[in-house]
Amino acid sequence: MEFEEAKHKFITTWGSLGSLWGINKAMAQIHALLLISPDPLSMEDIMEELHISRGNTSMNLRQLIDWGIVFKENKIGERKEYFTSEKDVQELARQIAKERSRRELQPTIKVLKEVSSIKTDGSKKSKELITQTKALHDLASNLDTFMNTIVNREQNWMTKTLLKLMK
Amino acid sequence: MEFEEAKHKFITTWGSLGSLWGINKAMAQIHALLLISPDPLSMEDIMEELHISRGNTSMNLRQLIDWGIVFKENKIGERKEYFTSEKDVQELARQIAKERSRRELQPTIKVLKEVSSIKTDGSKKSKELITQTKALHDLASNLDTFMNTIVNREQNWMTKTLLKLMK
DNA sequence: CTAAACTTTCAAAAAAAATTGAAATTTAAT
DNA sequence: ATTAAATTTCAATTTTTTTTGAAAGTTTAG
Repeated sequence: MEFEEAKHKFITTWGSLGSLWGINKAMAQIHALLLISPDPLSMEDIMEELHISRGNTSMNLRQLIDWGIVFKENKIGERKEYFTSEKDVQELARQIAKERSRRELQPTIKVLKEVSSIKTDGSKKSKELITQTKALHDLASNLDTFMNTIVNREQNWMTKTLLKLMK
Repeated sequence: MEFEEAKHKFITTWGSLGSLWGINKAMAQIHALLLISPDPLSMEDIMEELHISRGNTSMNLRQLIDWGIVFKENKIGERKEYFTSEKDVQELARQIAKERSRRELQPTIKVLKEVSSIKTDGSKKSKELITQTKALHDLASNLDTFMNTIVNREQNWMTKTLLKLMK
């Protein structure tokens, strides 16, 4: 496999992985492209490389910036904006963990808390609802705390810990 | 909040969480419903409760069974099939971790391996591609091993470990 | 201030995914 | 072997999501 083919394969794989995770294809592909670009890219560059429209590029770049994994850059003497991605994959993983906790896990935990806190009417059904949502609440809370722990530790802690656990 | 409202809230929350994770709404809602039902439900029960069609119910039940988190049950003297979900949330989490590893992580790791193994033509671009995909490969491999470790440990190991890590 | 370069917005179009429902198939009882 | 109950399949439809592209908006240079 030579360079162009490998690049294409990486971008499309990352793109379809993205859609499996609730991130749209264009967003994932833009991210993949920036991740392997040694230099910052302009909107034009991205549109051309991925064959997507200006509007699409603009919107998805904004989302990537919101996620905290893509950054704007300005070249001196140039009006155009350039974009780079977070290149350190550890930092990337932390950032994604942090955002997913905030956007998904925490709201879910809140609902589980509410639902599991109803008072039972004594029926089998309501007992089961309470038991199960309480168990999910505990699991989700543990996971969330775990993810936040990872996020706030120093660089490399994650890899070291994972490796230790796997022995 | 009383029972019916809580139940509804739980089912719809679980449903939209599902779609955020690449699992369709109906599938996630069926799972939620079974998770809190003290007794097995028939296809009719599910259709009625969630207002979805027979075909939809049938297809999504099959997928849940493929994931290993819903089971068929037969009541003696009855022709109809009944369904239950895995009730132990720890076991549920393991099963989901196992399937996601198999369906998503492992194929991705394979591609990352291929892509990061091309030989460089010496250009900055190809060096960057190799560096970054290799780093992702390592990260994904660690994560995969970690998930498989969890899956193969005894009951409760996961919670204990997570708690220990968070101290 | 004006014009050119560039970016954002958003209604409309296209594409993708989920859902329906009825026909086909399977299953099991008589 | 026939029938009836139940389940599965899948083409057609509906719904949701993504993408486009042109108009509106912004920014900077002269």
